[in-house]
Amino acid sequence: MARQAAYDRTEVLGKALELFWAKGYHGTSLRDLETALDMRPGSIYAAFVSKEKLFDEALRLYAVTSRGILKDTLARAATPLAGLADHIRNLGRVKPGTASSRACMLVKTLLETPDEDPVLRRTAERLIGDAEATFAAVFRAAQETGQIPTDTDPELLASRVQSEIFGLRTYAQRTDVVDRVAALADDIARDIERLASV
Amino acid sequence: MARQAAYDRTEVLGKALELFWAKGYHGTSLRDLETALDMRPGSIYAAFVSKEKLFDEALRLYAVTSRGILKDTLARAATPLAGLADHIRNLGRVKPGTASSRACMLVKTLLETPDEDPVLRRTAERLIGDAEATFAAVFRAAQETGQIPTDTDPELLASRVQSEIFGLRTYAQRTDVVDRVAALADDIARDIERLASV
DNA sequence: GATATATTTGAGTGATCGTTCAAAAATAAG
DNA sequence: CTTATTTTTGAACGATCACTCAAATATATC
Repeated sequence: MARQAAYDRTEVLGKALELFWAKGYHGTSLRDLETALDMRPGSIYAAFVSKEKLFDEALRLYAVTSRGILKDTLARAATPLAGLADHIRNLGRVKPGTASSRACMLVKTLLETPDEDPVLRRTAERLIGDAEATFAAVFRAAQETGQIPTDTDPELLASRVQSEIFGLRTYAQRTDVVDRVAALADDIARDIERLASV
Repeated sequence: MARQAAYDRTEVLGKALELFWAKGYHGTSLRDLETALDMRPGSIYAAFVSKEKLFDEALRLYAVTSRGILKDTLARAATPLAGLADHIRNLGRVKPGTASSRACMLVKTLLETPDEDPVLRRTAERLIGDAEATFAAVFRAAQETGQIPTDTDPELLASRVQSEIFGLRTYAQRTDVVDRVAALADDIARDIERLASV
């Protein structure tokens, strides 16, 4: 006994994400969103409450998707370390003009958001922390399989990888650096592989 | 035969830089600037033409200052590689709530700016390129003094260091990671020192 | 087909955006 | 002191901002 929404929520969120990712939170206006989502202001607000909440939800979608990509690569790899190295080499395969040439959306949000922001900054920091925890788990797995020494610190290794990825993907947002990014990714991947105790 | 301006241009630019760095280009309004600079709109526009040009000039001031800090550290160090390592350890000495806990302003601008932006993005990319050229020069100097092998690629090493710094400083913008940042910086610095051929 | 419920529309809200400009104020030179 | 030149002021501009809401529209259920 009611009308059903004309849109698929995840699909709409994907479009919002694309726009926010490209133009940033402040750089994206509601008029931009109306066009990209093909929705009128009333519908957008009925569905997502506010621009901020819409961004927040899009950011979470981004994190879920990114985590999925990492997990897939890890699952396909022979060892945890090899999976991580593969993941980084994949990040180095940049196609100009596509999402692959854009810095991490979490980083963009971290940098665009004031320290005190009670919503977007908190979400971004939490999701970044989640990602780092995943990396730490990978290194712990590598310890358990004897791939790396047990006297290494999985948390420190995780923050190092996190930082390397921050740098790599930020570097990738520069124009005309495609080859450089691939070489950089390979460099980083090799360093990770070298962690393996022979 | 005229009135003289009541402000010191560089001082004013420093205040604008501080604000833009903290809040971003889009996140900073002219009313914010009027307060921070203690100038009325007419004076601001007479002096800097537009918000965009003011940001552009503040960004250049940032780059000059940053380069100065790097050069100073390099000049004080025993070798090029040691200077670079010192510089990175300095970047790791983060004081929460101060500029040291903020990501690189050039990176922030790179990420906030659309690919096609004809002014701010271009300036940011050019200044980033300049920084990388400085790093390359350091590695070339290290080669000439025999500190690192001549079969290494100074440009590739420079982009790696650039990327590491991007990552480190972005990481430092997270809250409650002070110790982690210092450990991370030390890690990176040690890797650079390890490049030295015995 | 009538009813109840949910969604969509789009004109309109007040606030704030970056920017302008004529008038007022200040000062160096004669 | 007068004059010429420059800077500063701050009210006001049109445009755009995020957002609201009453009316129109659509549909599941009976």
